[in-house]
Amino acid sequence: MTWWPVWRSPVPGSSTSRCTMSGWQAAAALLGDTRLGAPVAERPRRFALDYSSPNVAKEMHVGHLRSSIIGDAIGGLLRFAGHEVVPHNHLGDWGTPFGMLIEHLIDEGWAGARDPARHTITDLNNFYQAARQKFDADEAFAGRARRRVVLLQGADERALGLWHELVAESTRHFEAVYDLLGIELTGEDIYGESFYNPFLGDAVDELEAKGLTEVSDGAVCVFPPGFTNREGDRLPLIVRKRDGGYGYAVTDLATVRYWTRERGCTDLLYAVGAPQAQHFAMIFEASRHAGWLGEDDSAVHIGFGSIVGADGKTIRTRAGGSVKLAELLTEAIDRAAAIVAERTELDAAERAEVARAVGIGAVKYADLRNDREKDYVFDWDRMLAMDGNTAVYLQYANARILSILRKAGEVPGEGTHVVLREPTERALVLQLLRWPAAVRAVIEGYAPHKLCTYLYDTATAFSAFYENCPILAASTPAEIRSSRLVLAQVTSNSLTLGMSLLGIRAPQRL
RNA sequence: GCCCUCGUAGCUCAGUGGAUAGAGCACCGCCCUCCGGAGGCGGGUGUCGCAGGUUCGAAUCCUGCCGAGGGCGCCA
Repeated sequence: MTWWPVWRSPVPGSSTSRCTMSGWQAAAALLGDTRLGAPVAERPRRFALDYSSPNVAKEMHVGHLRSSIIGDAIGGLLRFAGHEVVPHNHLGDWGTPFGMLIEHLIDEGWAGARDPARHTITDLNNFYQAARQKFDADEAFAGRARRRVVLLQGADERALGLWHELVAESTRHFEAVYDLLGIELTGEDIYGESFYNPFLGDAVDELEAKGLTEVSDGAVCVFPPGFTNREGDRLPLIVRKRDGGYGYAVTDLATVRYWTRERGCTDLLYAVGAPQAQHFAMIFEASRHAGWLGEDDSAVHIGFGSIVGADGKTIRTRAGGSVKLAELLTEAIDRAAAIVAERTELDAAERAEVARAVGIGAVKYADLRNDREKDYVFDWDRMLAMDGNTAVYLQYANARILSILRKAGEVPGEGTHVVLREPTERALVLQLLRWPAAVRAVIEGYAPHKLCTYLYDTATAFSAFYENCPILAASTPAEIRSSRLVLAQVTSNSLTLGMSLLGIRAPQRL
């Protein structure tokens, strides 16, 4: 591995002479390395990764898009780095909303009406909104709903039966959306709020035994130090409400306890929107005090901003409702299909598959290319543009490279001598050698957008090379030709691997 | 009221202490008989929200202010 020190060099450009000397070896070695020089973690850790987390009895909407995309990408990156990742989908399948839904169901006289056709997710979506309005407007109903939650949490048979129907129907819907979106979550990854129900009592007991709780206004609370409200009073995590029900805070505390203690995870990640930053800071602080997060454990809230429209406000349908995820993804694929049809060498059958890769890739890349902490502007034309920093650009660039390799009629071999004569050849190789550093930075900051920047820079570097260095031209000597084919192959490998780590497919042809 | 995040070119965004602050899009001119145009070159882009401070050096760190969004006890 004589080229090791080259790509380990921390200052790009400072090792030009060394690079010139060993550059051909470096490039040739990349050809046979499926990791493109990136090391495997010396001390692998076990990550519990909370992402997506839709709500039962509601259709998935744009609000779940970022968590699903970002969480999936980070999971892929961590696995690539050699870590173990246990994804868990924290379904909103428990708590006050279900008291409300079940109570409304009973009010409407639907309880016990076992007609599966009736309980489609669309119906439940509307049903949820009706129940919500009643809950907000009718004090008596709200009270009954809260009591119904307690019954549900106490395993009341009638309540549980209705609840199971809601969960089963919802899960089918989630899996259909995940399949469309192409993310790795399955039914096995579901650890909804209800899953932690059996642990809540123990968690509260443990907090009390450690003297971390106080009773305030009838509620059992934990007051992690350093958090205050508008009056300067300490902020509570309510673990048991005045009515005896458990607060949502204790569920999050129980997840920390479960994943570190029962599953031996060393790192807890939560891909959840930025507004919950303070909540998680409090949960983590309290968990440290409770001893559920040890010295060597980490817990990180991977926060992200909102998806906004051109007006800077959260995107909504014309009617003012939230945009359904299934409809948004279908539109992405339709738009991609129209773009692919303009310039393609594929038949109709192949196009459908490519349209999916392009459409879904566009949505994912648009989300991942910006610093996740910030809001980003959702714009169909921009995310599906053939020029600029988009998924289609990378996919097309890759398809073109593969086209050249097919046309070449020869497969670059590992022992091929790589000649770096032209400045653009050297620049491309330097860029390819930066892969390990790029991956490291992406993982350290849980910052997928840095990988997007890297991939775009790689495509740009190839473009400059391609412009100045003919590969298949008759005037290109055989030795130079095979050398340049190596660079083309490694570039394609890099783009393909990078996109796959982001959850984006790289079709062979467009 | 307190706290958090954000404010960089006309637009979308990189850049979080080191050189004249960078891309893409959009605009203008020129060039390329090009492996599937993912084109190339030039033009100009900037009070890095404002004002102080720390530093040899600040878009980056600190303080205050302005603006946008969000959070602040029984919703998750």
